[in-house]
Amino acid sequence: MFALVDCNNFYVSCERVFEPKLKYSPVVVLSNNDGCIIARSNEAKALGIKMGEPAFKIKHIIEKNNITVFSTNFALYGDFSNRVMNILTSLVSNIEVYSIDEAFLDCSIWKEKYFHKQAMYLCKIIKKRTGIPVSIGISTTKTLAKVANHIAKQSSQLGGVYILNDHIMIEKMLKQFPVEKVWGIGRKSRILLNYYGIRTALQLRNMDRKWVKKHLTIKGLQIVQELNGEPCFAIESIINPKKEICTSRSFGVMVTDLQSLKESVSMYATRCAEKLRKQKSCAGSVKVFIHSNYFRQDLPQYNNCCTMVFPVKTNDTAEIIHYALKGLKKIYRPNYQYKKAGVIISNFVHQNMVQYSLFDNINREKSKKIMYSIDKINAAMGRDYIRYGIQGFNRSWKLHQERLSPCYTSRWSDLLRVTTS
DNA sequence: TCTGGGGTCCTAGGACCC
DNA sequence: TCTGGGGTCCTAGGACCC
Repeated sequence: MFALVDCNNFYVSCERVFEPKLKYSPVVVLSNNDGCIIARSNEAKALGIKMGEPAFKIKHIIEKNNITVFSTNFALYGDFSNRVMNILTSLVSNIEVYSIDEAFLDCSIWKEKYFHKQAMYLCKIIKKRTGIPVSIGISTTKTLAKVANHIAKQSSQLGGVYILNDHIMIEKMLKQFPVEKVWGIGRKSRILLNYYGIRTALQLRNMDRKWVKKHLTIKGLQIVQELNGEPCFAIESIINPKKEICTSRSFGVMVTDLQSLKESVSMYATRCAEKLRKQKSCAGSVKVFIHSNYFRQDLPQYNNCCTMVFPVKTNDTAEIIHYALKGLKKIYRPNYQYKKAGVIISNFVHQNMVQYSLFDNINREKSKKIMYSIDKINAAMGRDYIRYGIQGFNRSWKLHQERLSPCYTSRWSDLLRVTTS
């Protein structure tokens, strides 16, 4: 049996912990650059605000309904996520942290008659210790646990928990469940399935498996099997190292000059290198990309990318910046208004498994020591306390964050003060 | 005026081998 | 006139997730 624990409207719930007066009022959280809606409270959903909608397009709805708007505050959400996951880890032996706000639990060791009680207890304790409301769905496969979780969220009478383990109930629920809400069925698959008259999860479950494999690949077949109660996906409790790391941002303003692009690309390369060292890997190549604003079809468009291969796999910030900038120089064209740039590193090996080169003239031992020192100093003093000059100090291109809440739980100066009179 | 960011997996097709 | 067969590896791009 699998349980899926999912935090309700997670980012909004994090903001509400420190603004309890917003508990019953509409709240949304925006993406980076204050661009799109990425989280909505139930009240905001009820007002018809869609996920991913550009904020400027619904400005009138926001103003009319007095909706509270927050810029994204990942320091806060990341910290709350850790708190929730730590509670689950302390209470359940086999857990897979699936995303920032979701975890799968192996609950096969629970006695079936206690499923409901155990799940209710988890909801209660997480709410009590963090202030975050969660929903739990339980079933025989991960895909069905996802369905159960959706059901748990839909009805407030369920108290946040729904167990789907009876054949008749499974059939009944899948019949009401739109096929596009099934885990792994996205936009394209929905269009295809709808074309063939398949609209519910039950119809998908009963499809001919050869047909599914042909049209929806092995992934689709696994979904069908999981809907039939045949587990294809296990709990993956070991955190695998990442296979690629990407840092990219849209600019707050349009950027034309090479210097600003250099600064931003260097900064993204620095972030990538930090994450890379954290997982003790070295990368084999770096890809840099830039593009103009494709929403502005009135302006000339340009987008391009370039991959540079390192002579020896590395996690040295300076070296990664060097090759990223080399790539940038190759693809940069003047007279375009750039909206976004990014850096992706890939082809990782463990840092102790790097194949050196006879013709390498970089002192790798020295570089390792420098990186170690920089990471240590920045961890103690704050990000970019030590930085490369090319990253710049001006950052005219940086993103908009006009409605950022304080980092209540991760910055000393932002701690709440309580006074008594 | 204004439109996010970071991942994984799968497949088709090209390049190459004998 | 007539142009094979079987395999591996790599990569770009698509689809999907949160």
